[in-house]
Amino acid sequence: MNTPNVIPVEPEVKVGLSFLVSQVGAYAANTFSDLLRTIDLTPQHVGILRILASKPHELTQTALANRLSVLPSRLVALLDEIEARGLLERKPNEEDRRSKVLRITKKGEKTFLRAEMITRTLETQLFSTLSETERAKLSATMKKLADNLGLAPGVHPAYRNHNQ
Amino acid sequence: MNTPNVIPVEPEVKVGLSFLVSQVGAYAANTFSDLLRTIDLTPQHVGILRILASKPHELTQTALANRLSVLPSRLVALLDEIEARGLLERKPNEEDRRSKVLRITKKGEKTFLRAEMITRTLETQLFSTLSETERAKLSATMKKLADNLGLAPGVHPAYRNHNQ
DNA sequence: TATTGTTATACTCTATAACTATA
DNA sequence: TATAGTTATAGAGTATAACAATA
Repeated sequence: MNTPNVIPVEPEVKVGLSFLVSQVGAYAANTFSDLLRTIDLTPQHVGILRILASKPHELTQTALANRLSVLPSRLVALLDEIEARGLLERKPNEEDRRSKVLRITKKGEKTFLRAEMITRTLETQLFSTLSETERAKLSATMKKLADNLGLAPGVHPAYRNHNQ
Repeated sequence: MNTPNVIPVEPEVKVGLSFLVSQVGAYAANTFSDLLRTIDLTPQHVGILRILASKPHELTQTALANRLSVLPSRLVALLDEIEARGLLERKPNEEDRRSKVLRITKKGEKTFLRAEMITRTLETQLFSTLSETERAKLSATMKKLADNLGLAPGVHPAYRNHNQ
């Protein structure tokens, strides 16, 4: 070893694979959140729009709350914010007048498309250093993991409340 | 299509690779947090112990705060909790009596080893469905990504405060 | 009585700013 | 004057519990 000890020791920290995935995943989530700020949305908003933009297109608040494992009271605030921007509407439910049917608006669909463009920007930033086969392999592995762990498509664990 | 429409439509949600990584990563972080509760620690505590257990073994609070990109005031609370359990000590610094030198205790090293065992339990839970080559390939890819994105080893983005 | 959506409140976590003791 | 660590306070985000309307 010929390095003079004036130079600070390079930190030697060993971490496992789960840490690496969590670290990169959290970085991706943070960056996505930063990028979304330009269109005044949060990842949670986009997650809701994503579900409303996919089939089935209509569902009640309770159904959505169950799907996301989010508390109904928490969902109210999220929906208020999205509805205030005119991105979704709460329609009265003819069959059960207690409940409301959620539906994404035209403006909501447009905004969701912008969010998807931002997602593609993010993917470029994150994965451009991977080869095409590397990227495809990673994608397949992550899908397999998400599936085996029982993670529902489009449902981020960040929604989940801490008592279940 | 011969599925009767009485059966609920299977949701069709498409997500990108960054979402998948973030989703699995968040799930891993949540599970790790749950497992750590059995030894009364949080992932943040373990992250600090991991750095103190690795070389260099001694550093000041400011140095640690910079390393983790955590606010000094926030670090104080974290260190208080760890020190109260006797896992680290704040030694007076002879060279500068304003600062304190952090050092992990014997008990802290033992506790950190238990945390590492929990990490291995977690890795088994998460990745047992992958083949050995698949797992090695994933590990290499994630290391490459973390490196290219400039993520410091052992420094989880969850530490980072929101104003930088 | 039970459920849907809502509101009000409490709690936890984090950021900001003021403070002390040293330099 | 500036810096290291600390404490006090404020703010954001989330969970709990009570509520009105409807079933």
